[in-house]
Amino acid sequence: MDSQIERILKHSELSVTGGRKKILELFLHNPGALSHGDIEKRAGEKFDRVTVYRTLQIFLEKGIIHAIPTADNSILYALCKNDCSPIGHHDNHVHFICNFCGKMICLENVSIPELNLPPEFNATQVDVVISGICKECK
Amino acid sequence: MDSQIERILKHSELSVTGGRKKILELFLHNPGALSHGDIEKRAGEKFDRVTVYRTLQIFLEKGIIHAIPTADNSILYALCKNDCSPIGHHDNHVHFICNFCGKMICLENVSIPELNLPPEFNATQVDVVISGICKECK
DNA sequence: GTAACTGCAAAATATTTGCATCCTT
DNA sequence: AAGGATGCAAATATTTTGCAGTTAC
Repeated sequence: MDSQIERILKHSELSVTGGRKKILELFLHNPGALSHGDIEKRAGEKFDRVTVYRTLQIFLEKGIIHAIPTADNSILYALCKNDCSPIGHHDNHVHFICNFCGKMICLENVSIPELNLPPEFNATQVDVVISGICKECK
Repeated sequence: MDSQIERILKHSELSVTGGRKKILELFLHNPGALSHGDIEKRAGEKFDRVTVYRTLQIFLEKGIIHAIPTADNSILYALCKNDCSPIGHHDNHVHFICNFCGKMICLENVSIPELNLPPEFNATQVDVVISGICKECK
């Protein structure tokens, strides 16, 4: 049941605790991305704001989740699908944010095209964030 | 001299005031983008935090500047080059952020390629932010 | 003169830190 | 038992709001 959750945590050399399991579960059960506020709300009254900060922080460092910058300046977090590592994220799909309902959707099947970067720049990460109206809100 | 500055402000139907001229001047004299903090620092001791917030806010609304979301969650602001409007921004170039020195550079000549969005999504804005190491920091 | 802009004070929010306690290993 | 994780309190930092005084048109 939660063996997947425990596996992820252990793989990142983190202790398996209630808070971490709960937050990780939220991510696993959510197709899109979550903000700090979402997590506090949906986790019930169970735990502290500070724990959420620290948990997100360490998940980021371990490469379990990644942060998605949005145009309206809220930060969203989403699970890394595969070979992210503490060294760097390789999250090569496009993120779509609906201006109306605020939902974030990972468009797994829209991949990021090659960009003609000048050779003097060394890219380690490419983020593509599209804003617009999703199909539900049209 | 500052006729360009005044022209921009008048074009957006804003009163020409000292603070607005100063902030706009900062943007015009800066190749990259500025954070809220940058602006407070570089503007001298002259004016209030609150004025900076409000000025950035109204510049955003009028389409004089646009906000660039960054992976580390600071917001940067940069001048809109041409036909941005209060309706929507059309900032079709790529932003590069150096992880080392923190500088933001607009890559005007790298344009954003067409993306194969599913038809049910309606994109109004596409942001591409690349993180990496710039040539000075290599 | 009027409407809009600014500065100041204060409120509301958000984030970080220290420390004592509790839980995982 | 030891080290790490959590909760609480408090310190900081950030953003928003109200209002009175000032400035642009």
